[in-house]
Amino acid sequence: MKVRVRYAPSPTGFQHIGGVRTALFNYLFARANGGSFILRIEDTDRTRYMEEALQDIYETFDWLGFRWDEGPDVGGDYGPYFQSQRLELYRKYARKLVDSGNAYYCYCSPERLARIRKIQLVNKMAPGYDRHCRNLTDDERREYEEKGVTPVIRFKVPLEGKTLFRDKLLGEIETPNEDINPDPVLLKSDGFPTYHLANVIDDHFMEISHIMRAQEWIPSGPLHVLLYRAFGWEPPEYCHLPMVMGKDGQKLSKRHGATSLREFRHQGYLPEALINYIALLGWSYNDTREIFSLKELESIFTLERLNKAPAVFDYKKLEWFNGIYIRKKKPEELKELILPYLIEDGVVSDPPTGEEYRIIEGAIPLIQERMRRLTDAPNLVRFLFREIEEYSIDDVIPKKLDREKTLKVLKAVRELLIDFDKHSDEDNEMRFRELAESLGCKLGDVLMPLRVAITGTRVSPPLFGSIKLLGLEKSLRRVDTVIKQLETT
RNA sequence: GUCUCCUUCGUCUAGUGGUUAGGACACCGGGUUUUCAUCCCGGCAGCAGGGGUUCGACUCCCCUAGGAGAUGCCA
Repeated sequence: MKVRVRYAPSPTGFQHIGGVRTALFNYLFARANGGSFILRIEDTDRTRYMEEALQDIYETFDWLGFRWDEGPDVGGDYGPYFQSQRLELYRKYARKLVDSGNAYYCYCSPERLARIRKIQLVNKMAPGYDRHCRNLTDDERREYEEKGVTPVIRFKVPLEGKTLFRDKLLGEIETPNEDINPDPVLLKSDGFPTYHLANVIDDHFMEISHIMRAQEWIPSGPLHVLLYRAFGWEPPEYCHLPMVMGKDGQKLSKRHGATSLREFRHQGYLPEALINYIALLGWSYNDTREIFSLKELESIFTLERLNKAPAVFDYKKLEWFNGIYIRKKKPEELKELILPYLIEDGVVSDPPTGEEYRIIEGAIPLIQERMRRLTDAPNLVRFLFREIEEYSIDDVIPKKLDREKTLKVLKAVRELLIDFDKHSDEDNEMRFRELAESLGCKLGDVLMPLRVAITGTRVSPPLFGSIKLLGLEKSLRRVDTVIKQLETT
């Protein structure tokens, strides 16, 4: 059997971790088995539809770097891939179900539905449709029609018996039919199908071989199997993926932090890191290896290594992965990646001047291993482009020194600095080391006041490299500023 | 309420009857280092509980507890 899997998002919001993880597993499964990965847009809820959300689907996966073999934008032999363009199909098959006695017209108003629901809740009964219209007589039906009530079509869930479906991960799941959602709506009064109908029909006609979706869909599994049977079709294979949770064990949501891919992207995360981390949420390769490229995952992914239990999303670990991938970048690539952040922060002009480009390029090797996110860049290099607004004298003075001594150190340091450009880093280190010795203090205590003078903080990129990038003239001026401040305050 | 699924360090996980229960993140300590970071070394910490089955259970079965999801003219 040819493997054909799909990702079927509903364009009602931005692509989030959970959805992308589902998409990734489907994609990897297709690639690992020489199958096809299909994108289908489930835009049947026109009240929640967002044009932006549709664009977001394209942008997100383009950014992540995985493409579908069939979909609304690339075409394919099983289209159209927008459910809103397949309405006739759903209507036709909904009617077929009515004709075959597997579905019926329901004229109940939303108000009545809300009313019975309320009563059920008050009486601690299971909420659900009371099947009021299931056995309407022809006369009753005609009466509703004459009143102009537009009906919905509901599925006739068998009152007895049980339905069994097999899940690749979870095994057999058997459900008594009386526990299945009583007669769910298949076709809404606006003529659009509900998820259940459209999903089953499309998966059938698109010849989907495996349905991989989140475990929140398990309860509708039996219903879908019933639907396939009512149509006389063979259900595909099912595999319900473990869900992604927040720190508190609840379904991951905004209150846990970023959830949409566009947020992560804006916060300076790399697609490689996101993919790598997400792949390991509910799936593993072995007991040691955990760094994988998308390409590698494409060949090693297997359903057998899926985990059943839900996984908690760990922002810290994602950040760790991100640091790894930032360090793997070529300097040239990293430059392009951090540029937007430097511009956004106003650290450099838009577009950057040639001089700014030169400094950025020089700074990359200094900051690359210090970054965990692209957003770290502006803070790390700001001192190279902007004057230090304010010095903290506490920062200038090393713990073991006092103001007097620091002043003395800094003045001596300034003398050495004048010839800084004439020496190699090794020479300079030697010179400062000798100075430290002659002043009776440690190298660190000699360089710290200088570091703060140059960069404005005690934590900075390597000092010598920073001085070179900043230029000797500016460096000396900053040292002078600090010396003056030490003398006057 | 009802139904379903799940349960190994704080978190992600390896483990498929016999292991000192392994790795990673986080955290803590140490080393390298001009700060920080990187890198290296070390440490902390776990089989939810109770019954079985078995010579022997993290591994198999049952129960309990806990967690989650579903219960829509949303997907």
